[in-house]
Amino acid sequence: MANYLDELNEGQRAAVLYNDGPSLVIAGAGSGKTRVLTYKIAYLLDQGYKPWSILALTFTNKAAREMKERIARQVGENLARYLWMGTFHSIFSRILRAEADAIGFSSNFTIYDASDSKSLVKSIIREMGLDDKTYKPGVVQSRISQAKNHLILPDAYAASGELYRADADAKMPQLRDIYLRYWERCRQSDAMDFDDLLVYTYQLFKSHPEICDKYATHFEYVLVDEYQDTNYAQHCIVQLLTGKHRRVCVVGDDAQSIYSFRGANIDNILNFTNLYREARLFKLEQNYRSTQTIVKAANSLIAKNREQIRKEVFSEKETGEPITVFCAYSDLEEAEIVGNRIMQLHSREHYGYSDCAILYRTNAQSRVFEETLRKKNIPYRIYGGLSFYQRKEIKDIIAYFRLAVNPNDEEAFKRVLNYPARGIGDTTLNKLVDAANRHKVSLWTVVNEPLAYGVDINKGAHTKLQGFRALIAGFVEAVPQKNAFELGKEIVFQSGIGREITQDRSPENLSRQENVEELMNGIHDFCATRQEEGNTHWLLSDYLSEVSLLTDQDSDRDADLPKVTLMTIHSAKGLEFRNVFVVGLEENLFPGASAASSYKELEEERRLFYVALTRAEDYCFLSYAKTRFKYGKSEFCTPSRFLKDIDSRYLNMPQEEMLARQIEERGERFRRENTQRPVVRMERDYGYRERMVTDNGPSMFDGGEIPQEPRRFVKPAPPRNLRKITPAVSSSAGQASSVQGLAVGQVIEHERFGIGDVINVEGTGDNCKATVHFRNVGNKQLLLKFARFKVIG
DNA sequence: CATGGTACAGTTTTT
DNA sequence: CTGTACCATG
Repeated sequence: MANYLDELNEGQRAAVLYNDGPSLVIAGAGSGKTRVLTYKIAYLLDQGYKPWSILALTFTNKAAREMKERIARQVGENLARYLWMGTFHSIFSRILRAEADAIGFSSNFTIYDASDSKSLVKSIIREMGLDDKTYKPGVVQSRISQAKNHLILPDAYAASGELYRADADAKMPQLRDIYLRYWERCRQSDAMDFDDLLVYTYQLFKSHPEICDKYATHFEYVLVDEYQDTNYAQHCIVQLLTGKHRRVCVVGDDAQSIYSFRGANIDNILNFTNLYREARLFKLEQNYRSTQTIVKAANSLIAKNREQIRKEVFSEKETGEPITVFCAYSDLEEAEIVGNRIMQLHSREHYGYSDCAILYRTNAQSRVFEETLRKKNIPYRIYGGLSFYQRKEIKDIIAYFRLAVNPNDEEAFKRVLNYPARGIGDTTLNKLVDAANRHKVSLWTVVNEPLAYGVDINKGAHTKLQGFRALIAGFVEAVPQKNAFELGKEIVFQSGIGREITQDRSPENLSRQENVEELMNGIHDFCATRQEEGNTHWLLSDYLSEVSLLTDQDSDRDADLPKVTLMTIHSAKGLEFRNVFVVGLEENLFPGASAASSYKELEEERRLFYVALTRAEDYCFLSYAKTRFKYGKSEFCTPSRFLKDIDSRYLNMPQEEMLARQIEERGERFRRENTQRPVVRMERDYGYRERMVTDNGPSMFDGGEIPQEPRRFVKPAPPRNLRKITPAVSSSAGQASSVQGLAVGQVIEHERFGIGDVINVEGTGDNCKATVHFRNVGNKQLLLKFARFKVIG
């Protein structure tokens, strides 16, 4: 039966087989952690656990999706689809929506993203008449977030002398008042921020033992990935869920804990065995990813940290080349060297571009590399930066969606009250906010009966306000009646946003149109997919509850095209590349200026460097520059102290003597060639960074020809030509595929999912469902009645 | 109430 | 050098 167990080494197998009690798996970098998790779940299923009784928590949607796919390949989609697998936030929001009544929320509550909560904090600071130079919204927000991560609610916060003293020392004695107000405002708005999803889950379980019991009983086995990144709240919830049956397995690597600045608590993993005394500890120490040199170099680095679980990661791969360190005269030359080296790897050693990654500490560093790679005609892809969902036009539309689903959503309300301009300015808004605060109700409540709440406004403002009210009320009513796509389209046009961005043909507007179409395509896909799967949750509310927890990382378009990857080290965690360039190894950059002061932060930076090194399979290169442009002017830099933390046996350092001369020469050359800064100015990129448009499908803004010269090294547009914007849910099954007798083994081409193999068919007639494994997107269930595809083999 | 000017600050960020 | 935030003006 379980022949997959043969594919595991001894340690991995032991971790998979032990299921009688709590276990902690310390998984060194590249040691097959995901493999253990997936096989463990497969094994549990073999042992008779029902899929819905297994809960697996991850930190990213991507990780959850990938794991689910791997399990599906192992045990079949029919079992895998019932697993509870997802991020803490998505699983808990699901539970919270189901149990919303118990904590005084509606099941359609909004999820505030970081910028929503920041803006709410900001308005509260203003309303309280505090100075936002002293009370910096960002700082206040992070204090509140920290409190929540430690499950300290406003009452407890206010009662704590310790916290009060700390705040007073930071000249923010009123922080506790801000916290309380923030808390109440969220409740009035029927909204939760990311931290609240954890806090309220904890509160729900704590104050309703019977509900806690229900879930604790339901989840017979709980697994947690990346345990080193959990915060206190998450840790406590896991405890509540597993306290009784104690079948819990947490997997992580303390050496890769790099998110403590966001509340991740490394002690959770260090103390796990204290909390679960009978827990068994498994260590995975064989690295299957990197050469021996890279692994040893990384070990020698991390050994400089004091706080850690000792382990000896080893590799049995070839010795490999030493890690080469480049010293560049300037940041420009650094990019030049890296670019040349990538070209060499490509032409001389036949590595694909996608085998190379450039990793940096801060996003700001990406610019020079971008310019250089473009000049050299090397295709690249940048991750990070502002995400699709944070673009203004997208946020605006989503704000309308949010209001339609939850009109009490204050942040959404404020965002669109006067966008597009309808002559309702700050004066009116302030009066509304004032009244709402006085009566402790939402803005929406006030707008519905301005007079009853004593809003003192003139007739003109009143009329405009009622116009807005009616607009939103119409959307609210339509939510349960239309599918997300239809209503979404309606909202875009009726709100006036459609007109707003089709008004003129400025490049900004064209790019906005593209983005909006992208969004609408996404909603269309959402509806169509649900329809094909026979899932009737295709309302706007369903869409929103899914999309508010999505990030850009999740839309992995054209990941298949060969491009050099540029990203921060943080976002590289969990990934691997044949060749890795870690750049900008300079003091005050890596480690960053503020990290140098405390040893805890310095150790975290060192772990970050460890993560960077261990991403590499074959070659790892490090580089630093002697000068760097920062805030407009050139600054001198010294090499990072981390370079000395790596055992020099594994390094290929630039020769010091040579160095002086080379620097001289190169410096000369560079001064000559680049008397002025960037020769080629990047044309401003208004669009989504990775989206390279050549698609000329019909536009929802009938505007027609959108001039699109194919941009540099662009992908030749994915096979989207099939797509049309048509109502996703059609009343009849009319245009669905005519295929009746679809059989296992056939190959089909689906309109959106591409090519896939039919691996199962069940049901007959209208209820006939097929499971198809698509080569690009994994397994999908298709309701044949609706699915659009053709049989190709 | 919208627009354009100046002033100012500037890590990392799975959700 | 950026992007954003706030204030003065039409």
